[in-house]
Amino acid sequence: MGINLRDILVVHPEEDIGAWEGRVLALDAYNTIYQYLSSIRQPDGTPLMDSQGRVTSHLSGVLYRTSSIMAKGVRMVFVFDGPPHPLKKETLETRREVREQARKDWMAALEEGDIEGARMKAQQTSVLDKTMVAEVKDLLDAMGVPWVDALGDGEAQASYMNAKGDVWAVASQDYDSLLFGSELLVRNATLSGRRKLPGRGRREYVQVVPERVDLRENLKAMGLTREQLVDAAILVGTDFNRGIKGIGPKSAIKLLKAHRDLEGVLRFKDVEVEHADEIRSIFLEPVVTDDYDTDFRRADESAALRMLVDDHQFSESRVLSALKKLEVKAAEPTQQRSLDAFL
DNA sequence: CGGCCATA
DNA sequence: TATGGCCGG
Repeated sequence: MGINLRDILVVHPEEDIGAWEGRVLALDAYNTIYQYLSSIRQPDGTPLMDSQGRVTSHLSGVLYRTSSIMAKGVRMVFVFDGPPHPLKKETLETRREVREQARKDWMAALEEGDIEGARMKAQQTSVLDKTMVAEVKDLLDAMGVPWVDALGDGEAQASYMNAKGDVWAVASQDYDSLLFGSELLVRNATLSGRRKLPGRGRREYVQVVPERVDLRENLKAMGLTREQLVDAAILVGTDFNRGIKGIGPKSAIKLLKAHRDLEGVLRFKDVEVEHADEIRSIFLEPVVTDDYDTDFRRADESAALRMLVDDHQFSESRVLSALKKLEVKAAEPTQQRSLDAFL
């Protein structure tokens, strides 16, 4: 999933997401929904389902997480992926194969009575279909939360909105938004910071805190331009190419500094990368749209109840208390620029 | 994943 | 009030 820059970035941990009160985040919607589909499951890996056997984990995640984050005064705009770039085909095919194998392993683990193993495998089987995407958009409409359809990669669109100043940061678990030119990336934009560590029998917890990653700060620390960072990513491998064997993030940065650009490194190493210029343009000149707004509206309670309670057997009292959390914050206008100027 | 209840 | 464990759909 994207390039892993975890070890080389300057990261600012945050004690609580409430530190971002008043901010608007552009959320990588697919990234987020996949997280819900993989983690909101029973111990044996079965996802939440309604009486007709339709998966509801994605709806549960969007409703409860969005409302509790917004209760802390942090607002989110969901950005959905458009059609994938043709060069992403191989990555998508690999993910499909991993899912299929995981499904077999899940069934095998259940057969053996290995509950923990079953859950771990089940988490890798999540499929996000068109119906689920449409349902999430309907739910967001009912919640009064804005969403945007990207023309291509959602992270590219979110990064564009961030660079324009329409949102304070891009929220994603992936680092690709930095390549797309987002000024600020936030990770672990979650409330309770306690995650169960997948371990045999023993209960271990890790503290997961929200964190900020500033593009300019990191480029300065690395001594690279964004163009060079993109070239480094291409060396390591992106969703659009395989990368050079033996080159990780650290050596990629060293090589870029020593040889200035991708071409220089490739000459030095005497290797080739296919479609290099096209991949560069995916990151540096992505296809984006200005056809969006970031306005929050009042929640449509009856629409939400119809969808969640009538159609999918959610608990009415839980849905109502989640919607209540959206009330106050939704009415306040989005004034990202003036807030930034003020702070 | 967050909500919520049992427990102390 | 704080923590851990299970439930939700």
